[in-house]
This record gives sequence, structure tokens and C-alpha cells, in this order.
Amino acid sequence: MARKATTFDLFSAIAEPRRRELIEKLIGKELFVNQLVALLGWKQPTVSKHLKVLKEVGVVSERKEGRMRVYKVNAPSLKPVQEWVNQFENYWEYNLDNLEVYLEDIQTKKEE
Amino acid sequence: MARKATTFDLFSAIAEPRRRELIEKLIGKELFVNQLVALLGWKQPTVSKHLKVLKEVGVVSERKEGRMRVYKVNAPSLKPVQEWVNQFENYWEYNLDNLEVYLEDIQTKKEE
DNA sequence: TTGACATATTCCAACATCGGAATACGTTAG
DNA sequence: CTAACGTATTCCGATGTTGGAATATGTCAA
Repeated sequence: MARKATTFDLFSAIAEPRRRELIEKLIGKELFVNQLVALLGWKQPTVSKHLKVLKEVGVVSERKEGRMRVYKVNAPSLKPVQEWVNQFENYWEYNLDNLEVYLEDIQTKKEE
Repeated sequence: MARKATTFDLFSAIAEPRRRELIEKLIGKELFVNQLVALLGWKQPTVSKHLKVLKEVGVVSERKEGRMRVYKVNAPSLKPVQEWVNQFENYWEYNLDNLEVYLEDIQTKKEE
């Protein structure tokens, strides 16, 4: 056994550079698929497939409008990503070597 | 042609669930590989391989300490992720249907 | 120096992913 | 109803990714 599907995971969905590019086009507006195709310059099936992945993880949502479909970003779906990254915010300022923790680790090691 | 390597991309590096788990163990402290192995319960080569990926994208850094190696998170390396996600922060509050933009799109379409 | 230890690397099999091409599906226009 | 349109889906080949096992590398201890 080697791998699990990652496409249905939020972090993996936005890991794809082209999917991030697509998402950015949808910031603050709603677009039809053919508009996205024009903006991005990709093949239509490529756009649709990436939209499908993003829809499955909830990053975009879709609405039918006649024979067209309108896509938009579901911004709150990205909160888990921000929350995860924010865990590290406290450590952004100083990239200190943190001697204390280091020494503590050494000590822990010695005691084993 | 089908794919580009993703392992050397920051977003892909943290897309791996196990790598996120590993990174979390290093929040606020430095750990030896064998400590990570113990904490995570994975095989040692598995831990080393994930550390390698994370090191390549700069998420962790490493220091030799005798025959051991000390790893720590390089928190600022995660800034691009936070910045990317923050683009959407303005749209977190209201998940409004944004009728205006929608109608504008319709109009744009008609004009084509 | 030599063996034990800590960690890294290589090789491999299973499987996931991506883009392209072709095609299917649903809806509207005429 | 039928053709055109907009979008989604399927199939495929090339290639990336992962964990496991085995092994290599480097360093300390005796």
C-alpha cells in the first residue's frame, strides 16, 4: 500500500498551482466556466476538472444559470488552512535558536 | 507530459497530512529524529524522508549535534501560505450571493 | 580501530495525479 | 424537434508520490 487519494483533501486541493490560480480568478466575483476558460487560457475540460476538485472540498460552489454554470469561491472553506498556519505565527518574529529547548532536549536524551 | 514534481513546492509539502502532523510536533521546540520517531510512531526512514522534503522547501531546518540531528520549524517559511489565504479573509464574513457581481457577469456575457 | 548507534539514502511496488482527446449530457434557440 | 452551445465525464498515457525493506553513511564509545 502506498498512497491515499489526496484530491479530496482541502490542503491538497489548494496545493495544485493551477488550482490556486483558478481560485484567485474567482476572488470577489462569480464567473461562468467559459469566462474562466478565457481568463486562464486553459482547455475547457481542464478547467472543469479542476473546478470539480475544488467543489468537492468546498472551496468553490456552483449554481446553474441556464446552460451555464456560475462558480464562486466559498471563502470560509479556507479557514482551516489559515488556522493551521496561524499556529506558527508566534514564532515568526525571532528565528531564535532557542537554546533552552535545545538544552532540554539534550538533557532528555541523556536520561533515556 | 502529465505532471511536474510537487515535492519541492511549499504548498505541496504541507499538503501531505503526515508532514503536517510532523511539523506540529516541532512547534515551539527542537527535536531529534529519534524523538520524532517515538512521538509519531512511524518508521525512522519514513520520518527522515518527510523531513528531507520539508527541509528542501525550507519549512524545517536542521543542525548536527554529534551523531544526532536536531530539527526545528522555520516558521517564516510558512508566510506565503498565510498571505495566500489572507486574500480571502475579506470574504469570510458574509457568504452573500453577491447579486451585483452576478448580474454584471450576465451583462458581460450578453455583450460578447 | 571497531562495533554500536543515529540518521539518510536507494530501490521497489502500488497507486494517485495530471493533461489531452474524445465524447456524453443537459439546455436553449430556432 | 433538432442543432448548437456550454459544461462535465471518461479513457488514457506519462509520470509523480508514498511506504517498506534493505542498505549506506557518519559519528561516538570502548
